Amino acid sequence: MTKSLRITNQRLAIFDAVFNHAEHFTAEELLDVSRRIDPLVSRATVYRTLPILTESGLVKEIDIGRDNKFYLANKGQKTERAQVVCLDCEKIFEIDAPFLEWYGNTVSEKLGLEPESQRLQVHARCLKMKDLQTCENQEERMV
Amino acid sequence: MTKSLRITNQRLAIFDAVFNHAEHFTAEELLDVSRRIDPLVSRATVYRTLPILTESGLVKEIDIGRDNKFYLANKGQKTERAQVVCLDCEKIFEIDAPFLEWYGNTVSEKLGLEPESQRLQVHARCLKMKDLQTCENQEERMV
DNA sequence: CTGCCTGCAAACTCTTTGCACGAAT
DNA sequence: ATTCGTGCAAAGAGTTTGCAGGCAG
Repeated sequence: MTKSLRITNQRLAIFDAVFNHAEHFTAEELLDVSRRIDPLVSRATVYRTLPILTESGLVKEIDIGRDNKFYLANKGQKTERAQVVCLDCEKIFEIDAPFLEWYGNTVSEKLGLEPESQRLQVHARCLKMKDLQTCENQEERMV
Repeated sequence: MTKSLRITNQRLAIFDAVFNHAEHFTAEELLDVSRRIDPLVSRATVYRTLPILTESGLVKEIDIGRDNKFYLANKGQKTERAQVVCLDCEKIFEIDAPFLEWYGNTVSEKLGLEPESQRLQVHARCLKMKDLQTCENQEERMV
């Protein structure tokens, strides 16, 4: 018996918000953007919808060690990706990391474990930010 | 002008708890262990001491995407390390990752960023756990 | 004696959940 | 009709903080 997922205006608004968004976003930011599409979207619905989206693979959950989680629409990018997090402008860059899965397999198997996912993150400083107190990435954050 | 750090019984208890512990631990677990050494240690003091320890490099903060952060005493291991997190027994393994810093440098510089730290994590399944409903790592967690 | 450190409890942030209502199939 | 979805507000977990008192230097 298949569990049916209903198509509601709220969910459509959330889907739209997710896939028309180029950057990483938090649950709260997603709520804001969804509400611009349909003001009836509630915080609870966003939080209840995000697990559906991540479990179905439509959205990737990204934890960079902040308090809140970030999410990113999965638009068919390569699966082996790393994040570079700028400590100054807070921007998250996604980059290809070709050897990531191979590495995980190699190391985990030594321990007798079956690898399931790999995560690679680099925290870095923005030189421009340091010199000029600003950088071009800073304003790209979702409002 | 140097800010002086005072040596108190609470801090000594927390230091002892940290460095006599082989595994990763959470703030709450550290509180428990510290209280066995000195029952007067309070939760607030643990939470206020942890940043001091991490900023001075005595303790490494490890975020594996759980709700709570983990910590690990820095006993002079190599700095290039990765974590393998078992999704079944919850154990965290620390492994050497020789190329980690090189990787971070290469990639971040392409973006015009100055790398500061690298983090590599592999989430994996324990085959033993799957078959036997238990595994030898399970009981090693700090009580 | 002075300033740092402490415990307590309240506050805070992000997220989850119980409930009764409402809508989709 | 039945099941699933929703909003609201309260609850929850983990962590931080204001305050008054206490102790180290």
